[in-house]
Amino acid sequence: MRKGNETRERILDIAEAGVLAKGFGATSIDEIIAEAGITKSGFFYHFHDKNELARGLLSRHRSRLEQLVGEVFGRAAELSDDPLQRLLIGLTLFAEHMASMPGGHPGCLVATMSYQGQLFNREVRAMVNSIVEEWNAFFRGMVEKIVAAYPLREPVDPGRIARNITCAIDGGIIMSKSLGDPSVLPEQMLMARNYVKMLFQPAALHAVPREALAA
Amino acid sequence: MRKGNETRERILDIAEAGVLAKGFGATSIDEIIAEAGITKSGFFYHFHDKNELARGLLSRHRSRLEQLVGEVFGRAAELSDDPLQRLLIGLTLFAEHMASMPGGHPGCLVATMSYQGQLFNREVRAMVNSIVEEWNAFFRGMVEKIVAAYPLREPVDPGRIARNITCAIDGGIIMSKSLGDPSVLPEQMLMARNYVKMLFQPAALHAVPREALAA
DNA sequence: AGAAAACCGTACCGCCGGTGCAGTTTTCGC
DNA sequence: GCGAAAACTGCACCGGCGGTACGGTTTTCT
Repeated sequence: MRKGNETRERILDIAEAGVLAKGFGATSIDEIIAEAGITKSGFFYHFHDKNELARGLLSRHRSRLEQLVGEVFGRAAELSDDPLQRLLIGLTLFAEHMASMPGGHPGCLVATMSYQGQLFNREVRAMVNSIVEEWNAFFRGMVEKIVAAYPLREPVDPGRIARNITCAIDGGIIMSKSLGDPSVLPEQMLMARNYVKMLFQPAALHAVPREALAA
Repeated sequence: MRKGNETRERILDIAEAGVLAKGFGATSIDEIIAEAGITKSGFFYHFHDKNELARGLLSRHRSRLEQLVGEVFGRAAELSDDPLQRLLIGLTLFAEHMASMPGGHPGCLVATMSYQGQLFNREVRAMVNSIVEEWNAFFRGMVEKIVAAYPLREPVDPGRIARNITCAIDGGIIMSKSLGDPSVLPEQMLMARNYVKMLFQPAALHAVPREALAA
C-alpha cells in the first residue's frame, strides 16, 4: 500500500507539469493517465474528481514553497540581524533563485489557478485564497518588524507594502508569460525590493548633493 | 446588413461579461447563443471559431482601454506641464476610475487571457503580447520624458519602471480576484505611483529638514 | 492465507467546440 | 419593387472531455 502513494505522486508530477505549461483546463485526465501508464479507473481511485487533483497540487505546491521561502529567508536571517536587511536580502536571494532556473521559472500554481477560478469549486478557491493570504501575512510580519525599527518616509500601511511584494511576484509571473521573457519576474521582484528599500532608507544621502548639506 | 454588426456586438457583449466573470474556457458558445437568442449557425457566421471571438474581444478591449487611458492622461496633461506630474496625476486618476466602478472593476481581458494562453492559437497570443507591449511602451515613453528632466535617485532602467507599472496593474487585478477584494487594484496602482514619485522626487525635501538646506 | 488496497476493462452519459450543408428571411442598393 | 447579397435557421453529426457505474483482478501488507 506504499505503491498507492507513489502513483499518486506520479500523477501529481505529470499534472503539475501540464498545468504550469498549459493551464489547468488544457491538461486533460486522459493525457495524464496516458503518460502515467494507468487507466481512468486508476486515476479516479486516487482523485475522485479534478477538483481533488487541484487541491492535491496546491497542497504540495504550498509546502514546497514554504520550504523554499524558509531556506531563503532563513539564510537572510543568518546574514543579518536587521529586520530591513533581512527582507532585502531575502528578496534578493529569492529573485536570484527564480533567475537561476534553467529555462526560466516554472510559474506559480497559485497565480495560474487564481485566473482559472471558475473551473474549481469553493473548496479549491478557498485554498487559493488562503495561500495568497499566507503570503501577504508573511511579508506583512516582516514589514511590521521593520516599521517598529525604522521611520517611514511616507505614511504607508504595512499591509499595502506586503501586498505590493505579492503583487510584484504575481504580476511578474503573468508578465513573464505574456512577454515570453522569464527575466521579468526576478526583475520585478528586485523592483519590489528596491521599493521597500527606498521607503525605509533615508534618501537624502543620495538625492541631495552633499555640499548642500555641508554648506 | 447593419443588423449583422448589431448581432456581432451583442455576441461580444455577452461573451465579454462571461469571460470576465468566469474565464474564457468556462464561457461556452451554447450559453452565449442562448442569451443572444440566436442559433449556433448564427454564431459561427460571425466568428468562424472561438479564437476569432477572442480576437474580437481583445480588439474591442484594446480600443476602449486606449480611449480611457487617452482621457485620463489627456486630463493629466491639461493639469500639468511637468512630465513627472503628468504621470503621477494620470495614475491617480486611473486608480480613482478603477475604484469608482460599482461592484469593483471588471478585471482585465488581457490579464485573463494571458493565463489561459493555451486555449488560443498563435494569432491570439500574439495579440495579447502586443497589447502588453503597447502598455509598456506607453509608460516607458512617459518615464523617459521624466528621466530627461529629473535626476534618477537610483540607476533604474526606464523599461523596468514601465514594466513595474504594468505589473502592478496585472498583479493588482489577479490579487483582487484571489482575495475577492476589488480595492486591491487601485491600492496597488497608487503604490506604483508612489514608487515613481519616490524614484524621481528629491527625497531630501521630505526627509531632510528644510532648515538643513537653508543653512 | 486473507483482507484491504490498488488498480483494470468496459460501457455509458452529457457538455462542449466544431463541421457541413441545404434552406429561409432580412436588408440594402438600384 | 426587384434582385442579390447578407444574415441567419435547422438539423444531423463528430471527437474530446469530465465523470459515473460496476464487476473483476492483481498487488501489498499483516
